Amino acid sequence: MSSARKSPTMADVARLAGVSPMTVSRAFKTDSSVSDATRDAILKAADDLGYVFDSTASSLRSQKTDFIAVTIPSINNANFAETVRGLSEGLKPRGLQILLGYTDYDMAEEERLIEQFLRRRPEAIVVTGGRHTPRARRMLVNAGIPVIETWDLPADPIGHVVGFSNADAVRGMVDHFVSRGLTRIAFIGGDTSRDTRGADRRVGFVAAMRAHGLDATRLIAVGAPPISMREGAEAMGRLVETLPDTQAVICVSDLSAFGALSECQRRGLEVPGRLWIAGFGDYEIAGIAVPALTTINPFPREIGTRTARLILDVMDDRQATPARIVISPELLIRQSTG
Amino acid sequence: MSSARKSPTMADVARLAGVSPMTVSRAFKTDSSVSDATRDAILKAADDLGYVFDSTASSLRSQKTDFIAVTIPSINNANFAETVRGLSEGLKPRGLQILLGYTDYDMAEEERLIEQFLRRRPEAIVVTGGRHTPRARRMLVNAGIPVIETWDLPADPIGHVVGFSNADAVRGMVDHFVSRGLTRIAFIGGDTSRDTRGADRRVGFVAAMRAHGLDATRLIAVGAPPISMREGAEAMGRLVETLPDTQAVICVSDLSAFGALSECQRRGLEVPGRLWIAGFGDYEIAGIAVPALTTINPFPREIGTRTARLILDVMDDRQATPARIVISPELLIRQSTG
DNA sequence: CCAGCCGCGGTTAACGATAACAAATCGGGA
DNA sequence: TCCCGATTTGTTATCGTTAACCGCGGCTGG
Repeated sequence: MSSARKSPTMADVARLAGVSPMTVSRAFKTDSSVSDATRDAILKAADDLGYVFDSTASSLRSQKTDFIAVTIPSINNANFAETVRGLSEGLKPRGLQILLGYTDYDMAEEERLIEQFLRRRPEAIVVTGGRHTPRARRMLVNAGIPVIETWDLPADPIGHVVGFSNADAVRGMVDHFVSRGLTRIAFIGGDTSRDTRGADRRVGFVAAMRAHGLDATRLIAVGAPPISMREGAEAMGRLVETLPDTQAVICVSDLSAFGALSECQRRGLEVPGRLWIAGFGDYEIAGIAVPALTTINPFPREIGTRTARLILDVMDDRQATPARIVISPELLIRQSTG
Repeated sequence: MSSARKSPTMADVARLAGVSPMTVSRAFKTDSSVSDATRDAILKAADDLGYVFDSTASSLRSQKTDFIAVTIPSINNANFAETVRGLSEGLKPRGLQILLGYTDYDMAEEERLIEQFLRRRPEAIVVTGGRHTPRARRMLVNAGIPVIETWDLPADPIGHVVGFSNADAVRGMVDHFVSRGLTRIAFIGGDTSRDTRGADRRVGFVAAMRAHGLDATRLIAVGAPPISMREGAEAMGRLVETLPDTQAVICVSDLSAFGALSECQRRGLEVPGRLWIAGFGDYEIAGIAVPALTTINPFPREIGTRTARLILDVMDDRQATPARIVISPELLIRQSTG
C-alpha cells in the first residue's frame, strides 16, 4: 500500500532544501517571515519527499493543540448536529478543530469523555447541559481552559453559558394553549431524568399548568430518553386509552410528536380536530408533516455560532469574565394546534 | 476560574510520590509492572496535584496517537450517525478515539479534512465513498496507515472497503415494482453528482429500467444533495404536474420520500392507491409514516461495526491484505407500495 | 548453594517541532 | 560611503512522555 520506511521530518525537508529546520518550520506558518524564494524551495522539497506536517510534535512544543473539545448527548440528533455545524463553521477559519464526543445522555459517559478529552489539551471545552457528575464538574473547573455549557441555563454555571430556558419555552406554549381555551393538556416525555433538558421541559409544563390552576398530572412517560417516534406513537396510544378526554398534547420533541401524530392517523383521530399536538425543536419534519406541527425553535445553530464566537473572544482576550448568552426560543404555531 | 500556574507533569507527581518519572508513566498504563503499593501512592499523589495525563507528549514519544480519523458527508444524517456509532462502539474498548469530520458532500472539503487529519497522525482513516480528488487519493495512498472506504464499492479501492452497491440495491427495488406489473416508474434525486451514492442509485434505477425495456427518463432532479424533505415535496409536486400518469416513485432517500408522501397528502393523492412511493435508508420515519414507506436498509450500523473490527484486525496483524467486506442491503416492502 | 529468572524500579536519550535568542544580509538615507 | 533598522535565517534548548536498557534483590530448582 505504501513504503514502510518512516515518514520524513522537517529535518529531511531542510536538508533537501538546503536550509535549517527552523526555516522549514517558518515556511509552514502563514504569518512568519520567510522569503518567497526560500518558501517555494521548501514547499517543493516537502512535496517531493511527501512530507506531512506533524501536529503532535508542534502541539507539544508550542503548547497549542488547536483542538476544541465538544460533547453532545447524541450524535444522531438534528438539533445537536446543527449546534456542531455552527461551532465548526465559526472555528474553522481559525484552524481550530473539533474533538467531538457523544454521551448517550449518560453523565458517567460524559465524565469519561471529559477526562479523555482533557488529556488531549484542548483550547476550550464545550459541554451540553448544566448537570454533570461531581468529578466531571471538578475536572472542568480545574481544567484551566474556557468551559462553555450550552443548551441550558445552569443555576450555578462552571464558566460560560450559551443556552435558553427549556422550562420557560414550554411554559410559553402552555400559556398559548390556555389562552385558546384549552384546559385538559397532557405531556409526553421519557421515563427518567437522563435527558435533563427533557426533564426541564416537563418541569416547565407542570409549573405552567399549576400557575393556571389546571390539572398537571396528565404526564405520559415512555421509554428511556431520547424518546423516538415509535415511543411517541406508543405514548399517544396509551394516552387516548387512559385519558380519552385530553384536548392537547405537548411532546418533549418533534420526533415523539410526529410519532404521536402518526398514531392518531392510524386510529382515525383528527388532528387538530379531535386533539392538538405540539412538539419541540423545530425539526424539519415538524414543518413537513400533514398537518404541520406546532413547535418551538431553540435556534440550535445559533447556539453553535455564538459559542464559537465566544471561544474566539476569550482566546483573543476580548472576553475576560464568564459570559451568559441567552437565546430566546420562538414559538411556532402551525396547523396541528387549531 | 482556576489557578493560572501551569499544570503539573509526571515529574511533579514523581517527586511527590518519591519515585522516578518512569515509574509514574508505568503506573498510568494498565499492563506494566508496578507494585500495587507504588501505584496507589502514585495515583494518590497525582490526584492530590490534580495531575492530568498529557496525551500529546505520550503520542509524540510513543508514536501512537490512538486516533482514528473518520470523514462522513454530513453530520446531520441518521444513517451516517449510525455508522459512526458502530465505529465508536467497536473502537472504544481499545481506547481508540474518533476524530470526526464532515465534508458537506464536497470533495474539496474532504481533501482539506484528510490533510488536516493526517497531520494528527491517526492510526487509521475511514472515509465515506470511493470518489476523491486526485490529491486526496494520493495523500491516502501515501499515508502509511490503513485506509477504509465505506458505503460504496469502489472499482479501484485505495485499501480496504466496507460497503454495498447502491446501484444494485435500487435495481432490486425496480425489479420488485416491475414484477408487480408497474411500468411508469420515476426517480427523485438531487441535481448534481455531489452525492455520489445518490448518483449511483439513479444509475441503478436507469440501468434496471432499461434492462426491462422500460422508459427510464422519468427523472426529477431538485436541489443540491442531500435533498431534504422539503425538496422531496417540491419534486413530487413537479412530478404530478408534468408526468401525471406516473405509477410509482423511487426517492433517493427516505427523507425525500417522506416529503413526497406529504405532498401527496396535501394534494389528496392516495398512496399507494393512486401512486406508490419508496425511499432509501430505512430511517425511522419510514416505519412510522402513514402509510409506512417501502425502503432499503443498508445496515449503516453494521458498516461501522465491521469497519471497527477490520481496523482492530489490521492493527493486530490478523489482516494483512486489503479486505473487501460487502454488506447486503435489505428491501423492505411496506404499505406505501401496494 | 548458586545460576538464572522474575518482578520492580531507575537512567538516558529521543520523539519532531518551535520559542527564544542571535546573527547575517540587505536597502536606503545621511 | 557608511551606518542603522528591517528582514531573513540560524543555533540552542526544550515541550512531557516513554522506549530501550540496566540494576537490584529475592526466589526457585537442580
